[in-house]
Amino acid sequence: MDVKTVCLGMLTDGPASGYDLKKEFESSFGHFFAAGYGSIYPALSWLADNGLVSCEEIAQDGKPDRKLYRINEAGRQFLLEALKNTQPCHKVRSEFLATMCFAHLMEGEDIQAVLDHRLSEISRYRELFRNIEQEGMCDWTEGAKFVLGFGKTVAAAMETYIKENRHTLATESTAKSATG
Amino acid sequence: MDVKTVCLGMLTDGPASGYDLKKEFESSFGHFFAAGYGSIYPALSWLADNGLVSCEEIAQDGKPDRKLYRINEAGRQFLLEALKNTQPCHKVRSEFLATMCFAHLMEGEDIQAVLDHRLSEISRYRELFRNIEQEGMCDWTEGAKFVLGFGKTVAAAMETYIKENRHTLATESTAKSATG
DNA sequence: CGCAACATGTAAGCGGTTACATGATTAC
DNA sequence: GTAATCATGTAACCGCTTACATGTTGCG
Repeated sequence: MDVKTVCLGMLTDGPASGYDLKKEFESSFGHFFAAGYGSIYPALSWLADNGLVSCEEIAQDGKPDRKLYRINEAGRQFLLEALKNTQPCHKVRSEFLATMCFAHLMEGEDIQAVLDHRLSEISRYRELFRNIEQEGMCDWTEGAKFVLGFGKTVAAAMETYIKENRHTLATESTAKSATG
Repeated sequence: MDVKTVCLGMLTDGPASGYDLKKEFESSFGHFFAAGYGSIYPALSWLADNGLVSCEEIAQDGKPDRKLYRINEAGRQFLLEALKNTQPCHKVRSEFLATMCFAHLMEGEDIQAVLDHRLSEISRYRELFRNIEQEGMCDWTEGAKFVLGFGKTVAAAMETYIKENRHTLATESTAKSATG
C-alpha cells in the first residue's frame, strides 16, 4: 500500500484537498505513515488521471484555487481491492537501534544524548496522541481507535524500556581504544 | 545512517564478506534494519573505493573468490564521526496499521486474516530472538543486549495489544454499504 | 533429481524526499 | 515586521528493491 492508496482511503471520510490530507498524515497517521507534499500532490493527480477521484476547483481570492478531491465508485472498488491484501507489512528502519549496536565505540555522553533524544521523540508522539484524543473520539471507527491504541501501547513500552535499561549503556566507554 | 555505515560498523567485529554481512542483517539486525545484496555489495565497493576498508580476495575452488573486507583507521574515523549524530531516527512505515484504519470498509474475515498474519510475523521475530540468544550472549556488548531487549519488549507489547483488542474489530462489517 | 547453501555482482526501476517556486492573509 | 497558515505544484535526486546473471558443492 503506497501513498496513493492511503490518500484514497482518507477520502472515504469525505472530500479533501492535498493540504487537508497533509494535516491528516501529520496527525492521526503521524506515528506510522509519513508523507510530504511531494508525494501527496502527485498521488492526487494520479488518482484523478486514473478516474478514481473527481476534482472540484474552488476559486479563492488571494490564495490559489482550492482543489477538493472526492472519491468515486471506481476509486472505492480500487481501494477495496487493495485492502484485500491480508499480508500488509509493518516495517521498521531504526538508525537509533543501529547506533545503539555500536554504543561501545561511542562516548558515554553521546550515548545518553541519543537516548534523551529518542525519549523526547516518544514524548512528542504521546503528546500527539493526547491532542488527537481531545479533538473528540465519539465518531471514530473501531479501526481508528485500534490504531491509536496500538501507537500508545508501543510508545509506552519503548519509553519504559529505555528508562529502565539506559543505565546498562556505560558512562565510560571503550571509545579510547577505538580512536587510538 | 545508511547501509554503508552499518556495514562499516559490522566490520568492527572482525573481517567479513558481503555474504557474511547479509546473514547478520537477517539475524541480529533483522527486526530494525533490512538490507539485501543489492545494497550490501555496492556499499562494500564504495567503502573500498573510498579507502575505508581493505579487501582481501581469497581463492576458492568452484565458488567465486571470497572477498574479505577489513575496516582500517580511516574507516574507523568515518564511523565514529557518523555515530556523533545524537538524533538518529526511528522510522515506522506500517501498511498494517494503514489497513486497520480502513477496517470498516473490509470484511470481517479479511480483518482477522490480517491480524493473524501480523501475529505470525511477530512470532517469527520472537523465534529469531530466541535463536540469537541460544547462539551465546557471553561475548555480547551491552549495546547489542540493549537492542535485542528492545526488540523483544516491543514485539511482546504488540502481540499482547493485538490479542487483547482484536475482538473490537468487527465480525460483521459495513462493507456492504461501501460496495453498494 | 532437486533444493539449499555458498558466493558475487549489475541494471533498471520505483517510490519517496528535498529543494525550489509563488504569494496573500492573519495573528502576534 | 515577521512568522505562521493557507494553498499548489515541479524537478532533481537518492537510496533501496527487484530481477537478472552465473556456477559449484553437498545433502536428502
